[in-house]
Amino acid sequence: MAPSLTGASAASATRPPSNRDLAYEHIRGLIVRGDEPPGALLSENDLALRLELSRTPVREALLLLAQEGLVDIRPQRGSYVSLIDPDMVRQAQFIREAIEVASLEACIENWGAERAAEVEDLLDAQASCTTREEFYPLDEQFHRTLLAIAGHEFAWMAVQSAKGHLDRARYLGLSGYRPISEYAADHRRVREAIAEGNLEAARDELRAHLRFVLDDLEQIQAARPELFRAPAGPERRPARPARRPARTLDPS
Amino acid sequence: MAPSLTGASAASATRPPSNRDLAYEHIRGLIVRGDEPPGALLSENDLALRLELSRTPVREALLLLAQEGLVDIRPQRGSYVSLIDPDMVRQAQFIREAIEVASLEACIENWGAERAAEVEDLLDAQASCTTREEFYPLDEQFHRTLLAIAGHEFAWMAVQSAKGHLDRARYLGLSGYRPISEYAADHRRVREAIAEGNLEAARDELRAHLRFVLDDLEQIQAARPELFRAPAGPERRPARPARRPARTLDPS
DNA sequence: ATTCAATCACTGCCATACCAGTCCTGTCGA
DNA sequence: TCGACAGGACTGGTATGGCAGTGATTGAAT
Repeated sequence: MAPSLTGASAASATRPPSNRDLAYEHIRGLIVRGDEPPGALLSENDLALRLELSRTPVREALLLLAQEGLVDIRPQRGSYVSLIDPDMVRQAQFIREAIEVASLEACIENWGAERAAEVEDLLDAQASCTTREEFYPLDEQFHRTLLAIAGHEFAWMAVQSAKGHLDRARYLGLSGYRPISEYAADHRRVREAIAEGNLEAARDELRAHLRFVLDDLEQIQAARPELFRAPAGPERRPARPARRPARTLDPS
Repeated sequence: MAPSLTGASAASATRPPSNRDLAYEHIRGLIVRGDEPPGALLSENDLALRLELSRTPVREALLLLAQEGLVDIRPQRGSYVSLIDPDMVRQAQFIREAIEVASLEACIENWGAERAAEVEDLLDAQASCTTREEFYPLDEQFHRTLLAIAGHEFAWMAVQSAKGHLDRARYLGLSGYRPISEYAADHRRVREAIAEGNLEAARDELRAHLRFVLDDLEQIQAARPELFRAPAGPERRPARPARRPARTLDPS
């Protein structure tokens, strides 16, 4: 969700966010939350009208999202919410697993009472979650906190960009396949293994936990194949409703 | 070096690269090769004149480079080649190591005669290198090939963005601390361990190899501290030569 | 000599106009 | 009835001008 991926957390004080940042946040939200599903057209002109900006900041936001892999810009044709690429999701999963598992060693070394309390609060909050919309941000924060404890907070940003596809798929699978209570239980087991200093166990637990997410993903793909990029088929034109939905140009 | 990080390798056929892509490639080359050292000013206007383009594609290229962390855009002040952040370099190193080491398992599984020959050619080419400028592209290709064999080619792109700082630092350290012949020898040992199916040995060799790069980096930082971001000190204005170096505006 | 405010050259940000490419659509001819 | 074709409504790509913020220079007042 950061405006710039590596740029030092952007709004470092008095400077208000630029229109480009606003457009970026807005559009990214639309995509990740699934308001604009994979394959949807994101017209520069249309977005500029809706956000009451000129095309320039919108265009630049789309460019950044394209670099993240969330938008597919086809010159002279249109910019589309990118279809979820199962292969890329698996890669993102692989990257995430590699980084998080590798950070466990340092995480155990740096484990202390203060950090433990922080994690404990997170786990408690997770236990009281009922919906996935509540749970996902906390899930994200849990994993991020583990990385921070390991001293690899920067790595989170690298994971995040690859994770775009993954998050999106998870939001789209809101119906839920594996109940969130089990994910929360996974987290607790990981924490215990870390607290005990049992590297092997922590690795196994974390790996299993992350793999379950991938299983969910396969179920989502089976249920809603139209959101995923076809493995080989050409599949032109992702079936938009119509070209001119409204000539009235009502901004809202 | 890819125009877009995740976008399907850009020039997929007939479409010529856009001016934005050209600007991106050009400027990125300037930065990574060290032609424009960390801290140097990259003016939109100046670059547009030199590249004989309008400011728009140049601006967009700078925006992408900023997201990669290679350029530091300070609104109303200027765009600068970002200083090398030692902490970020270490993170990049960690990410790279985590991913490459984790991919060794699949790499060993998929190892075959054809791939082996490809790697062998690379190793031979590396053995005949004398300069680092020759060696670095081959080094990159070696690591990338290993990932490809493991079926994790996508992960390379994720590594790449984090690797920007690292590459840059390596190019800046052209004088060389550890001779390239030893890096080539490292590669050969990694390949042998993989060919033997010895996962443990491959891991150890690769890890050691990657860590040596980091050692080099520390030497570079000690030798040229002005290229690195200070750990805490404010350090305004990275000591530019002058504000108006040439009013003649000679494009070349 | 020192202080401080006006000036000015420069920055990146944004708005706008125009361009060429793409694709739909409606028409005309076989 | 069907296919080729021309027109037009879109697309993103590019060029350009004006804006406000920033910081160094400058010159008058102290």
